[in-house]
Amino acid sequence: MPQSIKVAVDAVVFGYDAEEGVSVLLIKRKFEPFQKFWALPGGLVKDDESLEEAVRRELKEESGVDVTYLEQLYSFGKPDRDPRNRVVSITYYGLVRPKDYQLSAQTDAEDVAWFNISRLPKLAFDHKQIVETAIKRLRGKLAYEPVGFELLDKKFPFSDLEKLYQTLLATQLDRRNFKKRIMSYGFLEELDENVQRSVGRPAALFQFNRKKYFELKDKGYNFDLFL
Amino acid sequence: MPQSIKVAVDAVVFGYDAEEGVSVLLIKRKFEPFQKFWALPGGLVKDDESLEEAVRRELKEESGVDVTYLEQLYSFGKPDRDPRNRVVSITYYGLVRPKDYQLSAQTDAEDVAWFNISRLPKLAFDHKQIVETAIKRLRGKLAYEPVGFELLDKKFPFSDLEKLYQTLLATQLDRRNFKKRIMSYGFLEELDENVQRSVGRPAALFQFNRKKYFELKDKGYNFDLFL
DNA sequence: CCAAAAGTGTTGTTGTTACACCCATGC
DNA sequence: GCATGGGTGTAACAACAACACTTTTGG
Repeated sequence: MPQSIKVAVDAVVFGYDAEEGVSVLLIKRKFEPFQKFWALPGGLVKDDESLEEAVRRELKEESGVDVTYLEQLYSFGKPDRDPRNRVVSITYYGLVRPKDYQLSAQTDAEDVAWFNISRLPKLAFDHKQIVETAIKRLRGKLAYEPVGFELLDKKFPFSDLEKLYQTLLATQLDRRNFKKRIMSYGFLEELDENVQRSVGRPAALFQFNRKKYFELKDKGYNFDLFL
Repeated sequence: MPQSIKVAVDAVVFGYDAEEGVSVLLIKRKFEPFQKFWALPGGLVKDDESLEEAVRRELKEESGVDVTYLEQLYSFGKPDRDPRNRVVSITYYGLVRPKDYQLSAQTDAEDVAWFNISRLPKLAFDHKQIVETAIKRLRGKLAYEPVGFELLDKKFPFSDLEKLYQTLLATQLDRRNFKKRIMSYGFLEELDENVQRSVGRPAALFQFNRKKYFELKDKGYNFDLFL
């Protein structure tokens, strides 16, 4: 008896916003099973595309999002995770700035939206588990790599980075110690520009220096951001 | 056009031995493609078994090894990784004590053997890449968790643990500092027994206290073994 | 002048590294 | 008695954590 397992990909795309915190991109399913449930963007892999191509295609099709940073997360394959037939899903997670995209639901998606990770709706299939796995991984990654690159604007006040870390790690940080540590790596540069959002003293803007970052990383430098 | 992708699992099983160092379990393929090439144990997933069940079954069938510690590694799915048809492989890695097993080649394996990771033969498919990924992961894991559990005998002299780390991390360790650190976690206990292997002063035996280890781990304790 | 957020150094404590000699055994 | 591997403590240094007041703006 030949094997009859389908191969799918699903994506957990994280977005960050200083006011909203961390959110995940979800689509509302147009068809059964789990019609009208929220679910992760994803779908079956085509015979001639790679796994990563498949995720990017599905993301674009269903939500209109083109993600730059994308990494494989885990593969889920319990025999009964899809009620129709057996589907093994290779999942990926990505990071974007929500403001960079205009969401647009298409193909099997009736709707698309960002959901704060602390206020997720009921999800289709085993997608809750997938999202939880992704959050754990994101936290882990954050601890030894400056994920802010992908989640913050090109130029941002230092307090944005601080808030991002505090939100993701669910902890308080000492502003001075945090800044000292981040600046000591040398991949973050201060600009001669200020910005003021609402009240208070205007803040200096910073930007990541990707070149320096990758130089350090390639040298095997360890960004120990355990805080 | 329906999807026609097969789902396989492959396992990178590591063994450690104080004299031999770190080795990987390989099988010699009985059939085409890559007939008589060495390859990772693995094969197609059956419709009604989970991915992990599939790996364990294939491992047992092809090599006679029953692995206790097993973790998902990565999924490989480039369209051309198998010359016959498209196969997505979900790979796992495991750790065992080679001496615990009597190898026995069966089903599609003509032979089974341990190969030192620095003297690997030419491998079938993209298995070289898979092994490299697994070695990287093992090194990473070693840095924050005491992998010795699975790779050393129940009771072992402290120098075995030291050698294991030095081998895997390819670095020299200061005996006193290493012991201080390991002992400070409290999951390793010294026994009232000595052993003498070849010449030299007899060594005290140690054993892992799994209970204490998992207690600490569950409390979110961080084993920072970066050395 | 008050509220709000940004900015800025120092000190005590803790953890990490470097380092060298004695011990128990077999041959 | 010598070769082999096992066992042990301390001191200098570096890293980290704790901590509070001043500055700039808008209203």
